[in-house]
Amino acid sequence: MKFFEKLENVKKCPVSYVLAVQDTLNAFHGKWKMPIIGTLLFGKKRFKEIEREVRKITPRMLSQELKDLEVNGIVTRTVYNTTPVTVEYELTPSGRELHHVMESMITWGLQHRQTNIMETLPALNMPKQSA
Amino acid sequence: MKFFEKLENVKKCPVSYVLAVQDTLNAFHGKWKMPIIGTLLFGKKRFKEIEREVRKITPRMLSQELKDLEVNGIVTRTVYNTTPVTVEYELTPSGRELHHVMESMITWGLQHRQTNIMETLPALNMPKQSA
DNA sequence: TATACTGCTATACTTAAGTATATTGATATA
DNA sequence: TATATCAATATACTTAAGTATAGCAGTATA
Repeated sequence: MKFFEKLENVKKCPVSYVLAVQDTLNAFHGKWKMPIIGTLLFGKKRFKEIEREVRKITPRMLSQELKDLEVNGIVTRTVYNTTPVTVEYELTPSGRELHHVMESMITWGLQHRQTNIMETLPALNMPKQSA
Repeated sequence: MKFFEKLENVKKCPVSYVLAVQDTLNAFHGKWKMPIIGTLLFGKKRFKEIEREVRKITPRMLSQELKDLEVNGIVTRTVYNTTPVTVEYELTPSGRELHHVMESMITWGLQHRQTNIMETLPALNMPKQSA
């Protein structure tokens, strides 16, 4: 992915890249997909487990978002014929790959906080000059 | 960033990582921030230039989003005393660093499309077995 | 004088996203 | 019988996000 090394050449930005970014943003779209994917990165879970782990989510939103993630090939849904019924949600291989995106987000977020703290409160981060 | 190598250890997920991801999502939040940042990655631009390059955006949204990006330390705003007035918007160093996140999104998006095409239409991607 | 440019802001509106609360059916437990 | 579990769905509602349209001040050109 060397594209952004030659940013000045606008014409080299292919439509497929724009679509790719849109797909990725879509995967995280809204308030709840990131925490749902986040919790599923630790392993497959049942509906109620996710509901408990993703604080404050309503079953309506969880149901809706899981459906969305399923049709987008990020999550699989498996029903087991138990009583009461067991439904397991698991990230697809592609879904698991999202951790790379998350990592780049963590890296940028941490970096950005550092920078902004330094800009806002430089004194706190500068070594004190002795008199 | 070796954290996700030990995903099973939930306790090791620090709050700072969650905040970092939220900050990053916030940087891209909404319909317009990504295209605005995208166009500014190619160099600093004036208000009307951005308005022309980011198709269908209204001045209201552009103004609002630029303000948002400015207070979040992603864009700088410089006013030149010309007639008519010139206002230049430029990514901060931190803003420019977002291209790493974009690249990871491009990578995932392209990969994900590939995977989904292969799952939906496997025949198209399988070498034909000769009779 | 009329028009155009710049970088916006104001007002009113529509659409999308999210919340609150109740309910379902099949089964198990107290 | 009453209550609880699971995995949801239904309905009504609120809030957030985005759109449409018009207008401003200052200057410059036709």
